[in-house]
Amino acid sequence: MSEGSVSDKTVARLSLYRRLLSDLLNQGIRNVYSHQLASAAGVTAAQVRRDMMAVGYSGTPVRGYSVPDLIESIGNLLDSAQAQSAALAGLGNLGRAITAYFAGRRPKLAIVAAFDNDPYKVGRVINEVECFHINDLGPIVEQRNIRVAILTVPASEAQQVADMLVRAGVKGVLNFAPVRLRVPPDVYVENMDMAVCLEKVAFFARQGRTTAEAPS
Amino acid sequence: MSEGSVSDKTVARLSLYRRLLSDLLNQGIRNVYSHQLASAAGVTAAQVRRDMMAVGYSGTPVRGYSVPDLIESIGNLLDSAQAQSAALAGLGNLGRAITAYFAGRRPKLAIVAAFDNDPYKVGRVINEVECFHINDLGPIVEQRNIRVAILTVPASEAQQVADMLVRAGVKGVLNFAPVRLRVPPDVYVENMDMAVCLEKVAFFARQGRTTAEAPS
DNA sequence: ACAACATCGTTACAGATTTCACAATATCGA
DNA sequence: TCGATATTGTGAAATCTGTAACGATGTTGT
Repeated sequence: MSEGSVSDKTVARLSLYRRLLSDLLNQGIRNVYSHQLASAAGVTAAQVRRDMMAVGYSGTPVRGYSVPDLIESIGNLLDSAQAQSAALAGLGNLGRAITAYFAGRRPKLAIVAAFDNDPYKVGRVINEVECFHINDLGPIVEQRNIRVAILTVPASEAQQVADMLVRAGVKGVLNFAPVRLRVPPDVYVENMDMAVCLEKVAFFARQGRTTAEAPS
Repeated sequence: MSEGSVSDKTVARLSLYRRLLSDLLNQGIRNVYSHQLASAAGVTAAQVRRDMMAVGYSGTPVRGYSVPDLIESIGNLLDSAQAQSAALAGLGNLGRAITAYFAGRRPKLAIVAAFDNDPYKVGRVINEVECFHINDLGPIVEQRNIRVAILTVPASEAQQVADMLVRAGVKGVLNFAPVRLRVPPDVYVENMDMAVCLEKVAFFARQGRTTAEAPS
């Protein structure tokens, strides 16, 4: 809580740190140094310590950070107090891959409803997610107070579905369609643009540009 | 060609501009102003003009940029002279979604081979892409001079497959596995981390942070 | 008890990226 | 032909982001 101004990049790195810390915890490791976490995340130790300032968690010299405590502190910043629910629109291959990906992962942020226009999918449960007809999107999203959505519909329908989501109260969209969505200024959109990313990779592979970069 | 130092972000935006310009061309529009392209891309006009400096293409006052000429100029920078080929490892839902996504899109950068360990898929052609067994990855990637790869295997196998790709000469990887790959410094890795991105969206949706941001 | 040491938190710095502002200029209409 | 005008290209300022450096501090071994 508190800080209203945590940067984009910092939030992304914190999310990554948390996942890495969970892995460490599963291995029974209960303490970690900034340089270890940094090396696992592909950033510098100074970066990790700087990010910790945003979290407000302090480690101790010599002993480093307590893994479980740090996981909890990052959770206090990243997670909402009550669980957040997400909707997914578009159950093609990509949509199904994503529901499988997130099934049972984070209880605080789960996909609870999926929408498609294929009547064959409606009424089924795919990867633990109920599937509804896209026409029922508005009422269901409103009823369940869903504020986060994942958009995996074809490009030609993306704007239209985004409009439905926004009208139903969604405030954040993870957009996989290769389209720039027009949304009101209070809606946050994150574009996962595979075509752009692949061209980036191809370009830098050719150039021999070294090293990768921050998450997202 | 020429410029060895075009930034990450600029390359991503140029790729986006090119796609938007192609859409404009399909609509029969042959001239565009920086502020129009900017608004379509979700950036400022100054940003567009600055990116054009990297491309080396000049528009003309009053008339703006010629859409076809600009597409060609961006292509001169982003595309390699000869076509580049890409490989895809992991034909689960995500892998199939991606092959469908790129099928027949950019002749200069096509997925020409896919790999999986499921014998049922081997020998088939999925979305115009030949499918091979993962054990044959090395020889085939080498033979076909493939330098770009898309990694859509489960997290537990990602590092191992990445090692195979690198050993076969791959210099750029688009990684969808929620794992930080260890690769030699001359290999470029771009991470598409869905879990991180979704948490980012959930966080900023809650915060009411305004506006979206650059591609990738 | 205490000295040696490796690590943390933080401030100051450096570099990268974006925005601003304005001179230069090509086109259009009279 | 020539003035009016909207746009471009680019140097300079501002902002954002990451890095380095260093005093403070908790732990360990003697």
